Amino acid sequence: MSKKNGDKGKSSAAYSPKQVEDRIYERWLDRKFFVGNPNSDKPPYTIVIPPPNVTDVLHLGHALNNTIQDILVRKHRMEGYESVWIPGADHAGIATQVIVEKQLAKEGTTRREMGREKFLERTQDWAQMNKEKILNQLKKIGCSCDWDRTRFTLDEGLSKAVAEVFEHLYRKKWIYRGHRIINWDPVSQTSLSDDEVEYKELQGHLWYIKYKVKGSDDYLTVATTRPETMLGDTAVAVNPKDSRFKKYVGKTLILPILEREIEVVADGFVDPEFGTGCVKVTPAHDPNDFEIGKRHDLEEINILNIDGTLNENAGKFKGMDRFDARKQVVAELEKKGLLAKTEDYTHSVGTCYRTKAIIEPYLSEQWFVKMAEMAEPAIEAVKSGKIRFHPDYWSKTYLHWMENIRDWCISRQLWWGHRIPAWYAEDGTVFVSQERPTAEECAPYDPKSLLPEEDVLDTWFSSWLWPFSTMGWPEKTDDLQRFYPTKVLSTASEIIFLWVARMVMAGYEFMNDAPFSDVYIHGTVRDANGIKMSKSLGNGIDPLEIVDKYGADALRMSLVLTTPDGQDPCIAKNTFEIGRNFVNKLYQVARFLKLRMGDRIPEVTKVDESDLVLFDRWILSRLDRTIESVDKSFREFRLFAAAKTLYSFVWDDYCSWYVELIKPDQPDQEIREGSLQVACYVLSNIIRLLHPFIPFVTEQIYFDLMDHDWESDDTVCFAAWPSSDGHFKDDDLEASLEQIQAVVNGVRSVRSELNVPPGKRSDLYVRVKEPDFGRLLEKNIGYFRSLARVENLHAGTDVKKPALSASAVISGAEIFVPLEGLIDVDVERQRLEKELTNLKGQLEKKSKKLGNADFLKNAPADVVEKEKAKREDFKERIEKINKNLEQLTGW
RNA sequence: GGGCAAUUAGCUCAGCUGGUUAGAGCGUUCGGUUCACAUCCGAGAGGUCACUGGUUCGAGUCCAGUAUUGCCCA
Repeated sequence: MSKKNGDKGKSSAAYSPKQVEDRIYERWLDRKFFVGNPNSDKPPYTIVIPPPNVTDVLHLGHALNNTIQDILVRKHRMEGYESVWIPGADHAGIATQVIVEKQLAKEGTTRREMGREKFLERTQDWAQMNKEKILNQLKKIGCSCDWDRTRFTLDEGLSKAVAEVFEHLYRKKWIYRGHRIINWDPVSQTSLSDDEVEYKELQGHLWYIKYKVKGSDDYLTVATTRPETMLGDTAVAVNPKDSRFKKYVGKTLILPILEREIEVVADGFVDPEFGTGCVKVTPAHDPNDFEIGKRHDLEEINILNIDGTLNENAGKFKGMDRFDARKQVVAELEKKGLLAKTEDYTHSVGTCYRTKAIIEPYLSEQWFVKMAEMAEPAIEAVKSGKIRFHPDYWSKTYLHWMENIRDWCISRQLWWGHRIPAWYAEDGTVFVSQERPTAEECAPYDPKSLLPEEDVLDTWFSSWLWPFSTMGWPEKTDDLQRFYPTKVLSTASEIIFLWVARMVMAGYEFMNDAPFSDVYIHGTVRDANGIKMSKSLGNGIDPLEIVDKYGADALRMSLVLTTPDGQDPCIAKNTFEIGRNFVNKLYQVARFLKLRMGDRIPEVTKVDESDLVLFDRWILSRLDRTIESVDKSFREFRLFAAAKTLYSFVWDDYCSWYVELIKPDQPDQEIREGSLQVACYVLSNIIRLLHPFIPFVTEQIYFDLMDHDWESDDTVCFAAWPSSDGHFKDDDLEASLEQIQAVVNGVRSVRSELNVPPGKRSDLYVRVKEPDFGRLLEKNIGYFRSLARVENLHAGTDVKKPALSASAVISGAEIFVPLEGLIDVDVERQRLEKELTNLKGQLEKKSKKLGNADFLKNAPADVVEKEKAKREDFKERIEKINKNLEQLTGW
């Protein structure tokens, strides 16, 4: 066998992902392996990507999310499905607009100065650039997306879908316009839906303000966390049953500072126990107050401008920022002696999930979607099990939200997004239409006089259509016919409401079917200290840096191996070594086989059973079991478990035992032909089982070390997923092997603890209980001789303990290693005594258990038998160790 | 305040329908130039399975309560 020169150094032996990954990915693209064919005979398997937000480059969370999808898609592709994974990005209305506006501010201009059209052009360019960047990142981590089907939420087709849906729901009267309290973000200057508001616990104060009763010296005291809103108060409310305040109901109060007259009203909403029992009512700036205001026909006074400064209704505070105004109002109240007291107070404050600005409840005219009816089939889908969450407990969160659903505010005061297809006549009459209405449609108004709606739609109003709008809906396309519904949606829990829940509703409303059958919810990526990774904290890790340093396979395998199902992975700096080491291990064992073959590793698809030894059958049995276990894990969406199973099968069973066992005792000897074919067969299975997890190295081994032609259309991407008929599964055989392993481990342990030089071989005496086991050892000594560093083996029921030998007792056998001159009596005694104590403890437990009459009476017979056998085993072993200890004293 | 989850070795976690000598990876200690791999090999140390009760012949595993932590909703 000839070896190429120049790669003998240690470092060159290591697998180097950098040199191969790009090349492999390009070949995949060239051959269009990932492009779905709607006319294929294969059953479809579709996933749509949760479109990443264009403002963000990918972080580790995305890497995890997309690795999961890729694993599922690749596995099914190998199983013979027409796998289609539709990639894309969403336009992220608020976030994108805010970023571009910041850029403009730096340049000394604004979007209004620029004008709508130019601003959109500019934003489009920026978004386009980022989108490319993101999609390239997905390629870098090996995602097998169907790039021909890449979509963007603002694409023409998807925009058409949005308009169509808007019209449809408007006609159904499920979209309406309303004058409501909404969440206002003064930074991005738009409304938000309830689900886009994040609540944060903040340290604040509770200010107690005295309101004078007109024509009396009495005061009513109210408590508030937002004192500046008192400028918009139009009443004070008390509970009608509260005897303390009954006499004030209907009376007039003098609003401090502004000296406006307001009324005391009785309303059941007020909790007499909370605060002072009196509540200030600001209908224009608090959702509860708004309701109270409606009930009592109160005036609604808006005191805020859209940028969060106070308007003319705030008197002398006009023009001041809301937080400055707060300080000034408090100071003035104090000066006037109308501030009863101030308390420290922790309360939760709404913030925008994109800009992080503090949200103001704000009264305005917005578009809403009525949700109750649409929720019904979505609830049923999960209750009936048509849609399953993994882990299942998320279905409770989903159902709770769905069953308490509120109407969805969908209009946004932005420019970047889908413009609402509505037109207004001068008197406010609304026409919903994608194009400017014709004279006929808007009679008696003049079409030219109609003004288009300025606002755009919530980004999620396009995302919720993603599972079918990406396939061309509302057109009746082949893709839609073939690939809808999708199979799995993979995401983190944060967007169950924002996205998952709404997609289900849209699926039923517009496609009459659930958009997917399984929702895989994975954890949120945290750092080594368990802190959520985020840009602002600077504790994030850039996946591309990891790819650069360790390779994409290492990134993927490490992520899966550190992400327990449904739990948050904690990622430390060295986390990615796990994957890198594993990938290298796999490559090395393949390289070993290649070296031994002298040529490329043949693709062995069937094992010739005429030439198998014990260990061959054993690894085949382990392989069967592994395939079964991996399949089960996939069925249960337990990728972590599947990855762990494969990890230990490859490293422990295959590399550490099987390959070591079949290695000949002497380097110049050949490996048995039969074992070699099994080794190749198992490797071929391993390559396929691991391909979804680590696609690059498996493909690299396939072409570089195995017998496949890179120039052909061959690929592991379409290699058959291994299946197991259980043919090789053999419990007895595995048990026998475990016994042999116990002997090897026993010898290793003895040698190590007695500091026998590793290079020194010694004889091995094994006194067995069953003659069969002795024969098994004798027969197979050739295989495990070097693992246990054995010179000559003596095994049998009547083997005598040689003088000056160390001993170990295992179940069913005693092991003696003669060590003249090497054995330290004290060390040996300590070893044996330690083991003795251990066994005595075990024995005591068993004896106690078997001494219990109830146990003997109630436990199943086989359990009792098993326990008895164990007790006997412990007894025997203790006896033997005792004997060995006695013999020691003679030395 | 309501809901959901978690609590097993120094760290991150397995442990499926109750019967194991409670496992793995990382870290740690000791020993290794064994012909694929030091991104490696071998051996060791390390756990009253958060607490309290209950069910049971038997509980890390099932039930109830308590505590702590995290997430979601109000």
